[in-house]
Amino acid sequence: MILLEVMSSLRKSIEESVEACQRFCNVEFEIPKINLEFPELKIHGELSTNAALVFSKKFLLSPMALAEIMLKNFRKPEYIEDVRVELPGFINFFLSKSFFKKVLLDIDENLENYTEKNKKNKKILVEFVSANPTGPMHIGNARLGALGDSLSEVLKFAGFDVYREFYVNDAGNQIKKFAESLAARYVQIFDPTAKFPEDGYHGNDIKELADKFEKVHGSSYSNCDRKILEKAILDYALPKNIKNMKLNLMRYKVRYDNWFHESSLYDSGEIYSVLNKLKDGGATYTMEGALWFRATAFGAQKDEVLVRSNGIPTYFAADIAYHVNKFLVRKFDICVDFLGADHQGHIPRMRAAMKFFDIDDSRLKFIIVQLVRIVKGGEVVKMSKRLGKAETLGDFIDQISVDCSRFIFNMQDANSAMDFDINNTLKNDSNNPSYYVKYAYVRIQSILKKFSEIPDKKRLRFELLDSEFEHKLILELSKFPHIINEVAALMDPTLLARYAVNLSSVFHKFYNADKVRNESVSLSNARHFLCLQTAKIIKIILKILKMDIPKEM
RNA sequence: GCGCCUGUAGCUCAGUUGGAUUAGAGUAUUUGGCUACGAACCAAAAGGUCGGGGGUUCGAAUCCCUCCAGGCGUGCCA
Repeated sequence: MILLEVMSSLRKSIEESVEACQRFCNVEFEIPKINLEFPELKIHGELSTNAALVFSKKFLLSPMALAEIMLKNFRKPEYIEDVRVELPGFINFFLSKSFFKKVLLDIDENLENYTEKNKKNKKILVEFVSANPTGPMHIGNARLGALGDSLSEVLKFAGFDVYREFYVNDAGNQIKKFAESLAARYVQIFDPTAKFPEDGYHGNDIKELADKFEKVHGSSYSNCDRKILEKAILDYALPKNIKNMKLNLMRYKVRYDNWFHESSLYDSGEIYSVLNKLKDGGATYTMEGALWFRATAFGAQKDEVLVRSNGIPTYFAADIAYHVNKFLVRKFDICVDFLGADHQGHIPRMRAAMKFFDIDDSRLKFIIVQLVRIVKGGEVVKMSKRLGKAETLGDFIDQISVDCSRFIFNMQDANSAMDFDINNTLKNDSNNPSYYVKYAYVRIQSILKKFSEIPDKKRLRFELLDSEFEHKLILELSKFPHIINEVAALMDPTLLARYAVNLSSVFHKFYNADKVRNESVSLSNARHFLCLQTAKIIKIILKILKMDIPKEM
């Protein structure tokens, strides 16, 4: 869309003028990507570059002197009306009136087919939440869910072929422990003195599952072989837990294209073939009965166990197979893994493993999501291993508005720990930024209702939209595709939610300053059209962020 | 000890990858604006040694060093 076109032609023009300076001054260096910014102040134009400040040293010139020379060699691209050099060496660009007109027409005509027109022909797999099915999910999963789901939606909108996946850890050690814990609780129903494994899962949910199992099967398993009991109770409990996770995630508006089972890597033998490739490639060694991966040979700080001395492969081994499956079997171009901060140690070893398989580092993105602390009335709610009622995802969803909490999570950078005050931030009132955005939308809707017909855009006098806030609003609207690109480039969905708040703010200011329905018919029509396009952008953002689109509030 | 992350207004957080006389929002506090297209909004005041100290340069909240405080890792857990 138009802003992106202007930005790219502007970058090209700037580059050419730097090249001209290079020839003139007989200086050679490779020109990096030209940095374009959106200045705060109107007197600095709508776009600006610090290129002269950045390159001045290479020319042995002052930034101002270089900027002046660049200006002399500058070819103005379309839609740029004026170029000015400003202290200490910025070059500022002023957009033409035709640009502002073009922005509105662009949204009107091209927003609906944005995705089709921007098809990227690239497959991206986004894996997020992937909580252990051995117990209920917690609040941190809500943050992972909100961020992962929103990023996926943005990428999809941007034209990528996006595939959402939940990795179900239904194999290996922790499932063994899960089964043992369940069996022990079941046996305790009949013999309260029976032992419970030291390292088992002590949570109340295990007891509840065992009780339910007893309700169905009575004592029929109480005297059988322990292994048979473990298998039976696991087969009963695991699907229940997984179903429960699906249910809660669905309530949180998170849906997956696929639930990938770790166990399938064992069934298909992929995990063993991956282990063999690592062995054959000389990337492993045996020590104290365990099979180790030489992660240090591939850039990691320490080596890692792949197969324990008891013969059971580690989670890490299965995860290597899983990633090999993503990249080499299903041929995804890019894989994004959302990880809780407590899994950060996983990154270097996974990168090391991918290096062994010759998978380019840039194709695997990790997004670390820092922990969430729940605060209630100023006090931190402790997160213990024995999950109390208020700490599970299900109970969290009971207490809050899904839209609000998703929006809050989408506003805050993944990489900073956050305090979540259930009492204050999640009320359905003006304290919540999601209402600010929704309100802007509702306000527009009620304005639109006052007009009996949609203005004929061929006869609109766009040049009338020339007030401070009309200007700002159109400029803000023009940035939407740029924001989408930024989210995709930085894999940071928070940019979109913050943009939504900014855009709403500019709209509210415009609303207060300029009356849409006024004495002048041409001006009213032009502003009507501006409102229509603003509503379109807000609506599509609400859709992308999976928020309800309100008619009234 | 080592590794990753964090420290910005009373509180919750931004800060465009080193830029624009005065470091920004929201919230809380004080104040002004509905006989108006919806006041769930707008406007204004007040609020800061950007954790402390060094350094790098035309220029630092941003980069480097060091110290302080907190979170998370550092398992043949996941």
